[in-house]
Amino acid sequence: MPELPEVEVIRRDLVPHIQGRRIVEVSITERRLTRRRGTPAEVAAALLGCRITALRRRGKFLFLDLGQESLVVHLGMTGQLRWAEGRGGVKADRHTHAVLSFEGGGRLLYRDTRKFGEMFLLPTATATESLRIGIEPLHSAFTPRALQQACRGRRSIKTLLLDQTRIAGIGNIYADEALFRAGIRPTRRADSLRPEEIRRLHDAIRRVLRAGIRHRGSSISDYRDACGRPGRFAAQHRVYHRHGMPCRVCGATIRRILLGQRGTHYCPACQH
DNA sequence: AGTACGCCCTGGCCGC
DNA sequence: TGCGGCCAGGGCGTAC
Repeated sequence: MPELPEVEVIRRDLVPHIQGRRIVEVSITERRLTRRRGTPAEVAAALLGCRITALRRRGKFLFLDLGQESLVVHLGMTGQLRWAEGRGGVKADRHTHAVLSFEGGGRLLYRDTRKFGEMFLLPTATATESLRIGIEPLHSAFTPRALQQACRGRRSIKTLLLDQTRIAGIGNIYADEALFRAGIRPTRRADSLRPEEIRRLHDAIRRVLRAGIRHRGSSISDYRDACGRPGRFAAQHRVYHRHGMPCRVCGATIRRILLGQRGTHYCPACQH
């Protein structure tokens, strides 16, 4: 599933191909894709003839700035953005729900089997505020103190890390991996973490997200970069999808529980 | 206000 | 080999 590192890898992949280029043809074939705002026809008409001035990321959202408006893309669970050079190469299949063609050749394909992803237009100036996204964990403003302030409430720390209005971009994989690296059990109440644990978690979040980007993302099932290649970070996972297997640090058996309806993985010996 | 939970969707897997 | 049923999970709407 595309989380902050995966979206950032895709953003970086796409910049050299589409930044500064003009959209000359648009096809949006899935009504669900634009459900948050507008119809496929309206979004397609608005995109036609626009030049992409910048590609930005905020949490798991990708913004294609077009001047006054931005095309906001969220990949949901199984969304993929794929760059196709020229006319040939990558083919649209029954899960390809949008195709943007660019002046001078090249196409951007949006593909999403489970259709949890979204694509819609927002005014550029207020786009990020209107989405109510929490603090950006790789930004300098994300300090241990900022994490401590985000940790108010009685919920489990795992559930809190998944709350996009508190901290942006962390999903199920990086939440479990960060908590392992911090030595904290996912079931712990967020407001029970001691200052030392907050510091460790803050450090672990930043390290694991940066490592995810460096290894070009986690490909458990569907994730691919903009060139169609899987990421390599899953091989570095300590706990995610490793239940029943020995902990790489202590050898104890990794457990899997349900927390807030999400599969949650941890080492019973390393995490307290 | 903060928290909990059902729902959307489809490929893959399990058991018979 | 075939098929019904269940599961994963991000984020939103609704309920408490």
